[in-house]
Amino acid sequence: MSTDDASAPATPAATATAGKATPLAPHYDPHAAALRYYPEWEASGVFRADPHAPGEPYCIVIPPPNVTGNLHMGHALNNTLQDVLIRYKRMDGYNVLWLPGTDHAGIATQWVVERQLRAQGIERREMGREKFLECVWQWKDQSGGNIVRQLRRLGVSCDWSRERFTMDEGLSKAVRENFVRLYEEGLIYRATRLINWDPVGLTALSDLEVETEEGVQGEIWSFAYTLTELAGAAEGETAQEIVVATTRPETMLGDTAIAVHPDDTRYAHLIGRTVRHPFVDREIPIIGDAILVDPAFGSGAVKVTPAHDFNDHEVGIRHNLPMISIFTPDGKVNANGGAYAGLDRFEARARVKADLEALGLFRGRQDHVMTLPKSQRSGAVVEPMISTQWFMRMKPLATPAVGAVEHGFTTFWPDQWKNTYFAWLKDVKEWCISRQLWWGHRIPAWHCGSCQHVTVGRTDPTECAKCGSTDLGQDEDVLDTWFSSALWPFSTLGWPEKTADLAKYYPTAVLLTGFDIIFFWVARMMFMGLHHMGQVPFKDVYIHGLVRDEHGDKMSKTKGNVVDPVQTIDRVGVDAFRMTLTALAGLGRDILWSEKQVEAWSKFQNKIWNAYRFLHMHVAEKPAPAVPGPYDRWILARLGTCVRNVRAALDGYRFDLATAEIYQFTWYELCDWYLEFSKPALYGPDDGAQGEAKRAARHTLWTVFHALSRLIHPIAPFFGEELWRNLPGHEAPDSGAGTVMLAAYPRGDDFPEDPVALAEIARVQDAIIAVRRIRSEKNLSPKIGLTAFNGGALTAAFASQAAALRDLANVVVATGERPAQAAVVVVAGEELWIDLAGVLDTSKERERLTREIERLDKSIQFLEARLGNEAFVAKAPPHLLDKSRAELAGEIDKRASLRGALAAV
RNA sequence: UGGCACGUAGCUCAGUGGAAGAGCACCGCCUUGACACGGCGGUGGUCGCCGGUUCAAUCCCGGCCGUGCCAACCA
Repeated sequence: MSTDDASAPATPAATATAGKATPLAPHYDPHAAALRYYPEWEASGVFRADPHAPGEPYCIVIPPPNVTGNLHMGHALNNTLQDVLIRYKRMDGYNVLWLPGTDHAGIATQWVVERQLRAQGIERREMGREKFLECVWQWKDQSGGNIVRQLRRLGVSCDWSRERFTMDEGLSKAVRENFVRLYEEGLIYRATRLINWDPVGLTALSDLEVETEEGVQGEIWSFAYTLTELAGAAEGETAQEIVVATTRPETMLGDTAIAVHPDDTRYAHLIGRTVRHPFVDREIPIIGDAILVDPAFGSGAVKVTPAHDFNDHEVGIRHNLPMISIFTPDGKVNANGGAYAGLDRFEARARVKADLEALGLFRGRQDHVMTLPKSQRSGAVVEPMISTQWFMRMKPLATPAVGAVEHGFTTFWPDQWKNTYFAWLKDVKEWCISRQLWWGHRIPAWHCGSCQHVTVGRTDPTECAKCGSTDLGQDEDVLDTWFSSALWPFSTLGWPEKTADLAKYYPTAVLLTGFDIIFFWVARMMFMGLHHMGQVPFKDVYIHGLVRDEHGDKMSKTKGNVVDPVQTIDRVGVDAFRMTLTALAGLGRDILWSEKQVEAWSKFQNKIWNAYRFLHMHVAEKPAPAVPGPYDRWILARLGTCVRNVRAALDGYRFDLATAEIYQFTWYELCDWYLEFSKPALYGPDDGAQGEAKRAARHTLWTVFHALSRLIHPIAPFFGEELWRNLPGHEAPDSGAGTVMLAAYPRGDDFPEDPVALAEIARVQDAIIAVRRIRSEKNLSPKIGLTAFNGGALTAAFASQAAALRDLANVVVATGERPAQAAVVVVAGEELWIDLAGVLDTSKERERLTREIERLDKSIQFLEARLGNEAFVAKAPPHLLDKSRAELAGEIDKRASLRGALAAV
């Protein structure tokens, strides 16, 4: 497959850049690079994994996007970070597999197709199951390629030859195997329970698919039940009624008890008596229940509707109450509701209230802010209903999943997310896994028409396992989408077959995902992986934040602040896009997407490109090594530090720090200093000592870019490849010809530390900065050459750096007397007298020196206080003590110099 | 109500038990031979508040205030 040509912008033809291409195009063209390199990578097989190849395995399975979805910023972030890791590890010699795929997304997808059909006036139930499924498959085939094409635009290096779909043949087999095994083990069972029901979607939901809408304006409505006359009424009893309150008056049609607290003196004597239901022919007992009832709340009496409320349901079980369902699946009152039968839930509420009022039973109302349970998909108010469904027993599965994280087999990044994971698993409810949908994995259970026995099997049965009847019908329901997702880390590798992939790549290295699906997905993969594979599915779980807009608001269509990743890539190029995402991806932080940041990273890309053009101006082929000078040694040592920091950052999932590190090194050390330092040599003569310096500079420059192109490639893949391919002498056999994807990621050891060079360069930098500062303060043009005199020590120190001082600060350092008009600075403990004859403003110079001396005064005061503190001297670590003493001495010397200068001005 | 985060320069965020950092923004100066998508110099912070531990706290501990998220919720 190729990249998404249709949505790629028209760009100038890719620059022909093979071999020595000097000069380079003035700007890097990310679109041309992407169009050229992605198909080439894919065709060449570099994305493909081989379980038989050597190398320690490093595997990531993609969080599968909805097959019919479109790429949003969350996907972009998630997949960019995965690709950064995958490319880094691949270059580092691991046997890498990044396994891509998509999810059938049961409810979501069925919902979309249903809506499309409804728009054409077709109801799915009229068209029938088979035909409807054809339509869904058609929609899947038609739109299912979008997300995968869009992922390619991101530059992801997935092994597309292993692409999976949750409803493909292999995964369906895994789903069935899982169901059958757990059924045989007694971990999956069928039962009649109170479950969450979506009266619009007409399906059961798991707890997780129910979302609560907060702050809904409602009311608490109170009414009275009249006591039934009974023999044995207490002497002198006055209470003829008992008042209850509810936010849902219509549920009183299903009331089967009134509960009071057994110790409540107001009511205790009523326990055992009954009230008369005003609308249906039923006497309702008054019961005592200390768990449900808080005597201090409201009237202290609670109506109990065991068939439509989870707390009441528990009461019903405790007291063996009748459980009367009063609703039809689509949320209307059923025959148990007597005169109200046929009314919608909300109509019934109004009617019940009116009728209670008419009977004089209304006892008051008050406003009440409440939370409403709503279906994640349909948005309908969820109705607890008693229903026969399939369930998974969670306790035996959850316990090992908790243990695995407690014992460190799996680590959460950041660590605190394990609390969320534990909290859910330790109090996990049974998982309702059946859905009354058509799109999904159909439950492999057959109901016998004659003996009602349920036959579950790996192959479709032809007769009842119990009575042998052939009157069998397959269960109508499908499985929760997350049932198949839970198997993803091993089903995609071939489970239940014992494949080479499974043996090599399970457990996977890391899972990257958002916190919103820790329950839905991460926890379930954990317990399923442990159950079937005996090992955790991933060693690390990296939880990233949400991508928000620049104000920190959630992106939403209604707010109109949604950023489209594909459009952004079209505009700025995928490399800058990815650099921005990774730079913003701090651990445990949401990402505030900002156009300013994109701009900054685009500029950075341009900055590197220009430095790269500079390389090409001076280097035409791979340079031979030469003896490095101080500048060369310095930048190579700095590069080593950069490499070590980038690696440490990536190893700790600090994508932000890795990206920033490359930025800082490239801009502030390579471009601001090294390139300038190297110019005198590069523009100088070819012979003698200067010739050697020139050759060394060429080699160093090349070496730095040789490393930089590899260093940046995981983050900015096409850019890194473009730099790599166009390195002068790229085609030379020993220069790492071919794709950067297979080049070795730079190692810190390649560029050892060099304290001598570091100190030497720091000194000349100090001098340059000091002179520039004076120049800026005195408003002296850079064109005015300055002379800085000193006692001789600095002249000697800077003997070999005269060219740098001249080019970077337009200053000559010379031995001589202090001029009458001079600005004094201290470099490396030595006074440097910058000759300002004719331009020195003495009063301003006095101000400057005074300011500087004041600063030193404070510093000295601080250090003296510290060193005068006996406790500090006694308890502080020796190195700090030495450092403080040295600093104090230095500052005092410096102050003496400046005081002398001030007196002389 | 409980849990988990977060609170550092105007904005977005790094950071460490030893005298506060970056990007963007802002203010000067500069068309120097990679780059004006640039260069040089600079302004800017009681590190939310109050206590405690320590020779030393922005960092560790406790409390409070504010913000966000998650989970439970009172009929």
